[in-house]
Amino acid sequence: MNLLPDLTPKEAVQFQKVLVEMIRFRPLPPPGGNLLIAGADCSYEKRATTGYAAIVVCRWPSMEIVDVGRGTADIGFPYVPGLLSFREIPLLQLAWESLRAKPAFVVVDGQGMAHPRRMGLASHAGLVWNTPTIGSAKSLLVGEHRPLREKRGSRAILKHQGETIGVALRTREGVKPVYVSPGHLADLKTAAQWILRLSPKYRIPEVIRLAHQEVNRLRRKDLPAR
DNA sequence: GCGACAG
DNA sequence: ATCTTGTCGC
Repeated sequence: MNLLPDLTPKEAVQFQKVLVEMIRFRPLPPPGGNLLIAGADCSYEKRATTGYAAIVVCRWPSMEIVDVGRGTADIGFPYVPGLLSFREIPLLQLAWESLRAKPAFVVVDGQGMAHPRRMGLASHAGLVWNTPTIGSAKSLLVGEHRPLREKRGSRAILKHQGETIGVALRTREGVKPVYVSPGHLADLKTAAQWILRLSPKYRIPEVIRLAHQEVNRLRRKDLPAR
């Protein structure tokens, strides 16, 4: 079936309720050496109609960049909180198709199940790619959590309507936490473990930082270098 | 009706 | 997400 049909915002909400039934949770691969992991991110220009996406594939644990997929297209959907996937997946899909090396899992800049209908960008992307995904967001869409300790590695369960939907994770001492939630073919425990080990120095997971740099490099047209 | 609201 | 300079702190 078509996992990303052209829909109006109202239809998209209903469609998410169908998609969420297809989500499966399971442990991510263990950190044992030599697997490929990726980060995905999008970027736009002030008030232009064009969007950009980049997916960076790295070898773990060396973090050497193995491949970079890029995509550019006209924006076909507005930004509506809760419907981000309909705006960004078309861009990310182009980047995904241009990859030669497919990763064991992808860290997506946004929510996974920490979403009003448990169908955030990472969840939807995981279904489209039939690949494990982790949602790593810089701010909250829904849910509440207790305060965190200042130390790196501190965490607090994220709950929404009585359900555990993710975790607020402090990846760097004294800095705002990131919000981690399972996408598709992942689970909360292993997702949080991976995000912490992928953020040894900065708040944002390294693969996301790399994707962020690459997508902005693409948008500014200064591709080469790396 | 009011406030919240990933990127 | 984007715009935007300097500046405080390790």
